[in-house]
Amino acid sequence: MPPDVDEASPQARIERLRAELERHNHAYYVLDAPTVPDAEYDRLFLALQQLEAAHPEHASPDSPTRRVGGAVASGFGQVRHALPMLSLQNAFTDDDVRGFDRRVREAAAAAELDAAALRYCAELKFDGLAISLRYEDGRFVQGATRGDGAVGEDVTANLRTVRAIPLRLDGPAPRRLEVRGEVLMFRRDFERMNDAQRVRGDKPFVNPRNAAAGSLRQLDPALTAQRPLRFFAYGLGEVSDDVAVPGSHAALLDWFGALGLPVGQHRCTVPDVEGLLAFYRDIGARRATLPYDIDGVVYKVDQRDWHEAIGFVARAPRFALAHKFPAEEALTELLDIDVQVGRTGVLTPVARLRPVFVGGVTVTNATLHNEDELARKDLMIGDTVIVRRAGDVIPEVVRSVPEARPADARRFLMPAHCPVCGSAAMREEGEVAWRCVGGLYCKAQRKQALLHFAQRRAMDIDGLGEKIVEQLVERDLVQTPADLYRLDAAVLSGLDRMGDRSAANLAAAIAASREVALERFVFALGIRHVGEEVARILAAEFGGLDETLDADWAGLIEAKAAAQKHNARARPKGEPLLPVPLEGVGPEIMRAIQAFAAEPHNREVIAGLRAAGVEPTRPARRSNVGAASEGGGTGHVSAPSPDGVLSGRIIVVTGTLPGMARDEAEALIRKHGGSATGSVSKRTSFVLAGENPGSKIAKATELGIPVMDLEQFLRMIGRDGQENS
DNA sequence: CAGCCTCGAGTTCT
DNA sequence: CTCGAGGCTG
Repeated sequence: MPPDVDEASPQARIERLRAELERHNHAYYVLDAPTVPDAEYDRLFLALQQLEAAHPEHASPDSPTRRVGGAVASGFGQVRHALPMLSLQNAFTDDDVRGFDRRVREAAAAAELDAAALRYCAELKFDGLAISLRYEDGRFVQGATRGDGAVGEDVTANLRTVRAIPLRLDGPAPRRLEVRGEVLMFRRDFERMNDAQRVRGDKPFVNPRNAAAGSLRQLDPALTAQRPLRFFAYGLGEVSDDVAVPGSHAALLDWFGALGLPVGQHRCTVPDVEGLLAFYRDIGARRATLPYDIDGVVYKVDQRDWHEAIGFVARAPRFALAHKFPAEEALTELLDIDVQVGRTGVLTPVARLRPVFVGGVTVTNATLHNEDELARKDLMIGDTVIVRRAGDVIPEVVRSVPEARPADARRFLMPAHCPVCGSAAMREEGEVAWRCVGGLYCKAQRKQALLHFAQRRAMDIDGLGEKIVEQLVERDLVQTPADLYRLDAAVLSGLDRMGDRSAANLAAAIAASREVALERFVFALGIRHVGEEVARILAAEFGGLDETLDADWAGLIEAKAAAQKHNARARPKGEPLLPVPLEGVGPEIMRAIQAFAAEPHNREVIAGLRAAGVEPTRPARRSNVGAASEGGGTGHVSAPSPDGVLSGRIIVVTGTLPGMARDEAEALIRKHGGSATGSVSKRTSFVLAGENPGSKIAKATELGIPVMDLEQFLRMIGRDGQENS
């Protein structure tokens, strides 16, 4: 008998060790019930590693040892999701949820489904990162982040190291299966990891969510392997039809569990909206006792075969809803109130807070808007205040806690003088804002004016940011926008944090901005009340800079008032309506332009810009009646291209459009004769929604205004992602 | 004059 | 995103 006869072959021992380690993984990460001490696990792991090293012919990509990470990726490839990863509609109030229930029932009834049989499955909304996992013949082959919903990043190598993700599925698995779920970190694991980070002198992460996101995006999978990531499955992507998939969402989750995928334990199936709200309240009360962070709960119509019929609103399914918990609030101390000076000289009080962790980030500043707001909130320096992250991002001081007010709390008074230049501060009758009267003498205003001039939607000078402007103004290198064009790379490279390369780039960007469309230039001037829209109206009306500034503004103000008065009163029949000049531009705005044009300093700046070679180009399409507008040039209202598909339509863009900037979309709307506005109202024709749309979707649904996604929109204007129409 | 509808301006943190 | 304020309508 050969000596190794009762000892299994290396291959068999490798297989046995792999199976045993996976079993322990499963027990620990999926069932949350460890079966062996950590030391024992490590011993088995080491044994397997040694065996595999000695017998490389038995290596396998789905061995547990591979979870420590393979080759370093040079970047992440892109993965197009076979089915898009959708975002959910958000709800914050009980009424939002009732509205959701009503719409679901209406849609179900419209699809001739028995609405009485409707059931909902409610589960947790994990606060982590959405990912998609592809399994082929039960083996994990690819994992990707959500990305923009259509295309994500390939993080397969990193996900292989996540032990809660089975590399092989149990039982009969479909040939192809895409599982959607969330990668996250448990709070206790997060704390432990952060302690270790601190010991090593590395920067700790701010919260479990950021830690999970950062870990998943490590280029070196070996680093990811050291991070205690978890995973929960909650949804289905593409699946081949060789295995029957359960017909209800609850059963789908059970099936995932049977395949060895971790699923959330807190869930229930209920028949009506009251059941959903009860679940929400129950979970809300137990939120702090859960081992991980959640930001709400999710409701889905349990009948999966109804989903298609109930349909979608834009990119969001109508059969599912994310019911979020209210913004987290925290107490902190109001250390001081500073005053910032804006471009127009407005003095804005800003709260300096004792750094406080709220809603996932550390908040140190918050705007207090204005004097009245301060008074309403009854704030005193030294007060304990309640801070909230409103609308998901912007921190807000909700109110003070007067009973905790210390004896030495100080009341804050708006300063009588500008904190930057010392000029007088004034509050105009009927306005809330205090303003520094220093104008461009004030360095703060000068800096802001330059930043405004350079911004993307104005002159689009890339690289001229806050840090650079700060230095240019402080060193008196630049007084007015015209001075920018006298800078050269040699001067620029003398600035802090400015190498030769960036200096050359900036110089080139400044030079390139000499050619600019008239409306951008008018906007860049920063005339009070003249934003992008008004600048566009002026450019279309006057066609040139001189025509705009030299127009007879006093006459226009009068003419407009007279025309409006004439048109408003009952006219004898037959008497025609008088044309109203400059629709959307009233007396206040006209006076502001008049004042700007009359100021010699402004004329000098413009002359300087021209001398430097800045010459705004006239609007390209200024209809073919050009010769008709001589002199003052009134009466001609720029008509949207009448043949445009969107002619006469008012469109609101919200959310992040996949693969298109918001500006681009708005330009596209205008190009096709529509107008793009910022708020949803009765007059809105439709809402173009992208990912993570805000409150505007809710408003649109409430008003019964159609919502469409980018694809539908592009099809509408006859551009299926291709150039030209 | 009141009640919309828009636009302009300011703002936080990663 | 939100608020303030200008423009327009009834």
